[in-house]
Amino acid sequence: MGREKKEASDLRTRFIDAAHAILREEDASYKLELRKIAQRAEVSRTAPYLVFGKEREGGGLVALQAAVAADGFRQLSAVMRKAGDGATDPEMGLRALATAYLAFAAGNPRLYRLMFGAELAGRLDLEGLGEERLEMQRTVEAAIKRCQAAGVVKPGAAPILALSAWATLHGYATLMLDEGFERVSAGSEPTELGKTAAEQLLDGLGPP
Amino acid sequence: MGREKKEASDLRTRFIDAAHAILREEDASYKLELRKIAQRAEVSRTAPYLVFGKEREGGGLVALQAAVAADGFRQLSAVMRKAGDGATDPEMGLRALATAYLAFAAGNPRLYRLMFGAELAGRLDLEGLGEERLEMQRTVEAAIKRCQAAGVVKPGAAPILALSAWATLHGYATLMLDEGFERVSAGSEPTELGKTAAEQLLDGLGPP
DNA sequence: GTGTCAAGTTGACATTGTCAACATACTCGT
DNA sequence: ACGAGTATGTTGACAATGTCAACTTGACAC
Repeated sequence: MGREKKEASDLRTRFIDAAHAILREEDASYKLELRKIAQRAEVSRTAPYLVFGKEREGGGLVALQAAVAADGFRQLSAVMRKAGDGATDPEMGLRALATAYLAFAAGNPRLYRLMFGAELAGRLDLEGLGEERLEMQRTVEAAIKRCQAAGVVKPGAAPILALSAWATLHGYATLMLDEGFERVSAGSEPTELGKTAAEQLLDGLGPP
Repeated sequence: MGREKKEASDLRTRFIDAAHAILREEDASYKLELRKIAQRAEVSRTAPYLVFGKEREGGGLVALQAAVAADGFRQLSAVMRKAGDGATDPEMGLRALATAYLAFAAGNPRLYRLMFGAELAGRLDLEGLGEERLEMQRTVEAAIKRCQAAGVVKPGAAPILALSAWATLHGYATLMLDEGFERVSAGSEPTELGKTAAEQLLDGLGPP
């Protein structure tokens, strides 16, 4: 029956929002399914192909997943930046950033897994995924640089140090998601875990 | 036609070996498929259910994947231990362990992703997966303890420090797998990357 | 009005995980 | 030796899913 009122939002954002909503439902399967997303977006099952192209052209479900993951990195960058900006000095900024990172992973476990999952391995070229991911790294890098300027982080190539910091954070996040908070931080809340990670992070980066 | 000669190896190891073989083929899909595994093991498609049980009882494909992942952790523990034992002093042992970890991830990318993938999230109870994973952590812990005894790693709760070390290694491995060596280590080989990671690791753990 | 294009839907198909029903070989009591 | 029972599979069938070609419908230019 052709067009219906799809109102203000265009299809693309509808799909991404629908996917996010599904990822937020805890009972759902760990898998992101094309048909479920389409249903949630109130369109027919194959509508995503109109937006993301056919699979044989690099589109299809994988492209949709990549778009969702890219949006996830965008969100993550945003919360990190926001947390860092709220801090009074660079060191606290880096701590806040670390906490925000882990809180994001803890608060959006399925999205976080998608962002680093096997489905998107080697597909950093899709839907701006690589760019958004790089942007996130740059956010970390900026915080590191501020700390270097303040003398609380050792000098050296900031991109490399940012990579290290990110690796530590990702490691903690993975552990947390796989085993639960309890076994990772020796007890208590995500905030506590964030502090532990930040401690570890600054221990590794701090000047002698 | 009932039985045929399945020779010395029993079904379970056949399935696991078949899965490993498939994971090693680079052209294959990132997904581990039940039917392909069965075909490779030269049995009918549903044979895995005999070994791993039905899905509604916690078995099925997920259990098979868990068994493969558990075997992966076992292999990883082995190579780490072997690398550590070959070293002359504790610090070199820890370095060798780090290098071995990253080499394993680089050499078995699809297996490594399975070991930490979303399919097995929250299924640490299956097929000894949790135990093998814990055993791997203990391997790291032992190396840390030796370093503490030698005074090259700061004192403190070894399990926590081992967790930190593991987090760093996993972060590096993930980065490496997702983006390729080049962008992670500023050039050259996996061995080089291992050294960088070990450096970072010891910087973070070393005594003041 | 009529032709043209864009946007979206339906039909159809191959693949996959899953399980119940069926078949075949081994084993053991007698 | 032999038949009942059990282990060890295999086929048949089904529902879901990703995918794409063919079809349908609405808007707009001329």
